[in-house]
Amino acid sequence: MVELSSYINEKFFLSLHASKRFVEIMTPLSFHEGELIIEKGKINNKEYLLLEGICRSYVVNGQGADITLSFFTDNSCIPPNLVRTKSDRSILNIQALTDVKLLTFPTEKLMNLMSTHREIELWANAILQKELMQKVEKEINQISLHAKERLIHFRDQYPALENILPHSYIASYLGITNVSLSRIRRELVNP
Amino acid sequence: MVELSSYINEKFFLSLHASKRFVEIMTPLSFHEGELIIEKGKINNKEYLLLEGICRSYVVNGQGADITLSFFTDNSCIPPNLVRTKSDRSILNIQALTDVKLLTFPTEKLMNLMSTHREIELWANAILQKELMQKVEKEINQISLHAKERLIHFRDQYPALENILPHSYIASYLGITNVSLSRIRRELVNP
DNA sequence: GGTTGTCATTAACATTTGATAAGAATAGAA
DNA sequence: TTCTATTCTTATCAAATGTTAATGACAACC
Repeated sequence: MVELSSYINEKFFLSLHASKRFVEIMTPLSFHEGELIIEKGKINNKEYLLLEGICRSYVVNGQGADITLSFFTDNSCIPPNLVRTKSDRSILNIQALTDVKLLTFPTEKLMNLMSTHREIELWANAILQKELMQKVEKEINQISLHAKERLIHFRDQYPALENILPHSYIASYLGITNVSLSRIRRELVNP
Repeated sequence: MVELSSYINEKFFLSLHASKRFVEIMTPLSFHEGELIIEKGKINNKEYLLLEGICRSYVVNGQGADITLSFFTDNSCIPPNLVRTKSDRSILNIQALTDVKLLTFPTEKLMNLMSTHREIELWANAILQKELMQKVEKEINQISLHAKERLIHFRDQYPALENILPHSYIASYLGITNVSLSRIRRELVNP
């Protein structure tokens, strides 16, 4: 338990004191590659910290196409319950893309910690803001950059992913087809 | 004052009791067409309800192009401070596109109301969720629909705007050029 | 009424991206 | 290993969208 709190302290930018409060409410959780962590439409009232592995959020659109909205890597927070649920039900799927290790805790217990610990309140709000900033930034990129530039930006943001993940996930994240992705990759190698 | 609270009660889906609490902290505010309500980079710690008129949020991208992110119409909430600021500074511009009337109140006072009135807490969270849902929905549309379908969807969502606003705002919102928008408009009239 | 400026439309051409299908490459299973 | 299945790449052609520039529409102003 002592180890875990110092791990959280280090990786999630919380004081040791706050980290210990977190450890008291958390449960470890793991999934295998390909498994669904959160399923669209299902009740969910938990928060998640991703310790190891890679995940993605995705939805299935009207044409039945699977569209990746975000990727999540080591030592990051899965988006807060508040931003991925409506009436307590998930509005998207979150899937393990590798074997993953998580920590989970009830949203309600986080709320309690937030109301009693100013640091935790600020921390949680900062996560929410970061989430939103990323959405705004992606929206701007999607609107104002060409696919090639979006791929360059993606490589910047997630240097490891392109060589690990199925390209179909990356293509839908970038808003292009697999074929276009392949074409752009070639152009970037051999301009 | 009595009028205002019953107006809020009716238009913003709050109980009369909660509306009265709001009226106590609110200040009326108005802008003329074209004026900036919120300026990127400036300190902002207020919330806004839009009573009359139309606004948009926008940013200027790396190439100097003005990109509209969202439109806001009568009796809706400007996105919460939390989602449009970083370190208390606005991350985007909000502009009046017509003469507008607003109500404004300090974010801190909203926080106080949220912690003492469960109804207001739920109300504020619902607004945040709606904001996020719209972003997710727009992202999915942007990725998986063609420009023509996006325009149809836009007309559905904002029936009045196309005939009132400069098309450059609408085009950048849809992620296309003015010329493409004009082309698509013709195709929809004369298929 | 004419002038000016702004914005929308149209045209012509270039570029990007999509759709489809056919070949490599790769990893697993028999 | 060989076979199979999946995924990535490549090629070809079509469709969508961008770029640039010219034209048209319209309102504001003199």
